[in-house]
Amino acid sequence: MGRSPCCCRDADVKKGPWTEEEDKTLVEHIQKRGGNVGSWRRLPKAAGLNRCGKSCRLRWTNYLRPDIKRGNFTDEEERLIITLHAGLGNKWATIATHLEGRTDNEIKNYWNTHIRKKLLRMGVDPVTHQQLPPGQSHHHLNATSIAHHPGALLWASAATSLGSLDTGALMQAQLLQQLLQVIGSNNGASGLIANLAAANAMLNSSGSMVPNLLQEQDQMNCLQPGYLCNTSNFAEQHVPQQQLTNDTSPGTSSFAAAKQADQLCCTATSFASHDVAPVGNWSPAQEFGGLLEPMMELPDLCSLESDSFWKDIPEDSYRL
DNA sequence: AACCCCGACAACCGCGGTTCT
DNA sequence: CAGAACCGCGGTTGTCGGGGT
Repeated sequence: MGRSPCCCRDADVKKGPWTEEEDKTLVEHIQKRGGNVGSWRRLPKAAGLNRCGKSCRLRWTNYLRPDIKRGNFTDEEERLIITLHAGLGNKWATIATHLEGRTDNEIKNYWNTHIRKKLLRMGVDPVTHQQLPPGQSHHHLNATSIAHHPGALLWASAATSLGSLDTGALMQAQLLQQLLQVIGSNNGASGLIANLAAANAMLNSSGSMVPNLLQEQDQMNCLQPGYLCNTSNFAEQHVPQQQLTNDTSPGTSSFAAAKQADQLCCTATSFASHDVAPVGNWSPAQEFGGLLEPMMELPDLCSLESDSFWKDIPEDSYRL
């Protein structure tokens, strides 16, 4: 694989901002050729421009192209960028293909100057879209669980998009997500039972409406969340206490999951009293994480700027 | 009025990948 | 098949304008 010497190294090739005259020359030249540039390398000479081909290409693709949409990004575009970035990372060119009339450079700039900062203010890592560790976070939400786990921001966005949820409902959504991760991280049936009991306790204590949302998602069918949420007092009815205690002893595969389930219960309880304590570190379970992902309907995602969810977060939560 | 700081965005630079010879 | 030529991408820098002091 070779690499050509860059014509931009030529001492007499102009750099810096383009003038109107140069823009006009470039546009006319390309239009004269019916929009077919051919070789960018040869274009400057053919067009009579004292610029390097690369500079011409950039000027055309990022600014002069007739199909470029100018102006501010809409809320919908912003949502789309965030969602795509969560899945694609810094693949600006790929992201740009999903936003008509926007260039990769424009999106990249918008990300770095607007979205990235917003996410940081909310304590969300703009690279991983995960909650920043304490100390690196720019805020101290009392509802720590909102953004304590992988995909938390998107989850919150998705939840908000499904209705006018308050932050409490979003915290419940997060708790449920955690529960799913706990269940998914454990292969033992007895651990699952323990976690189901925990789920029941959690849902009872929070009076969650989240399961109703989940029931509508086809992707969740295999998990049958309705079973979780509609069965009252699951532990008492279905789980022999002895089995729970026997199978969740320290050292067993179920123990860690049971412990996490316990933490969930604690969180759910304190949650009900609006005093949410951070819970432990969770290992994301790919299977259930995958189940949750399809919930996001892109056009409905909330805006970081204008949606009520972000406004609902107490202002002092952002302060350092 | 002058200076400084900062945000926004255009433009540059270097590299990797693909195509051409 | 190797190397040159070229394109496109992503990170970074430069420039400019507005606001604050």
